[in-house]
Amino acid sequence: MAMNLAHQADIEIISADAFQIYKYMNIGTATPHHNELEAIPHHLINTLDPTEPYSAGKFVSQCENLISEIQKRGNTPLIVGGTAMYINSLVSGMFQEPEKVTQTKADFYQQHKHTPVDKLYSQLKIADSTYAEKITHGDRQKIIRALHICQTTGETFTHAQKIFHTQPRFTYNVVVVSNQREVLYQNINNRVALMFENGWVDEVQNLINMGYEPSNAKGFQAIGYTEIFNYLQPENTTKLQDIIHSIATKTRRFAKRQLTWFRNSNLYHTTNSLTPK
RNA sequence: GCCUCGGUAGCUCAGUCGGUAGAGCAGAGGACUGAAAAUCCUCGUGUCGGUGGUUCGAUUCCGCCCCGAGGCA
Repeated sequence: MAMNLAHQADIEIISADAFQIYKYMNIGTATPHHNELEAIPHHLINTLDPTEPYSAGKFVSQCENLISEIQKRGNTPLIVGGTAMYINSLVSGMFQEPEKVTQTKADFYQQHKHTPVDKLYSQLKIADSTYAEKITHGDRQKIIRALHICQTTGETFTHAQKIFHTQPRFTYNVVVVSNQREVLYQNINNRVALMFENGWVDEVQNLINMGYEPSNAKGFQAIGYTEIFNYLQPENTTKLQDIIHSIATKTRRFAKRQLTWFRNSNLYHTTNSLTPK
């Protein structure tokens, strides 16, 4: 759809995708084909090494810079992708993380890697009861982040979100292209099967040969890569067919989460079919 | 044709010493402020294969029938 639009106007595409940003991961992330990348200017695709961290904050600052450059060239930026949090942060603005938070993050997370969640959650209830109620008690990832913000800023996370919130630099017209649930799921099943036909296993083997693995490369958080990595280990006993099914299931669940996000946000114009089934 | 074992939620199965049933998976709904393709929360009614019988009451016991797997002829 974006390519069709791009052929009709002076458009440059910016990817709002958390994993197409990585090099060497094309098949499993459904990165556009190189013919497409050559035909129309694309940004934020295949630019990072799989070991490098990436985040909503980085996306927003890079994306905003790109938008203004593209506009200077007299072109129209078209931002395409399904990482809802990135789009949300871009369109609504986001919590501008203080420098000292960024610097101490890795240590803090490492330090609490094995602390029981319920203990962390109790601490959060004391540090920021509002946020503690907003999230769920087992959500280790969000709990640790909130605790870290509270500790380093001296503010509650709830309050910090308000005082460090940045406004978006541009205004956007956001469209969700959706499909009927059954059609969507069928498309996902077909797409996953096609990825395997196109050599996804070889792609992962190639990553392994280059020294990348789940423990050192963030790119392995993309659905399927860790499953295939495990499949390629000598001690593996799972059949490929089961791996394919499991990846399709994870992808369907991800798509369902996207729908939940879009459905309950007021940022989007929708084409159809976002209503609960 | 005879014998044995099965037929319970979309799937795989548990269970009811007779008082209309519950797990896992799949699925559904929700949350989300720098890991987000991440992370997390909630949700289980189905002619218990069909049909007669026994019983106050049958998915559970008995008869017959249908379907599946295996065995014997």
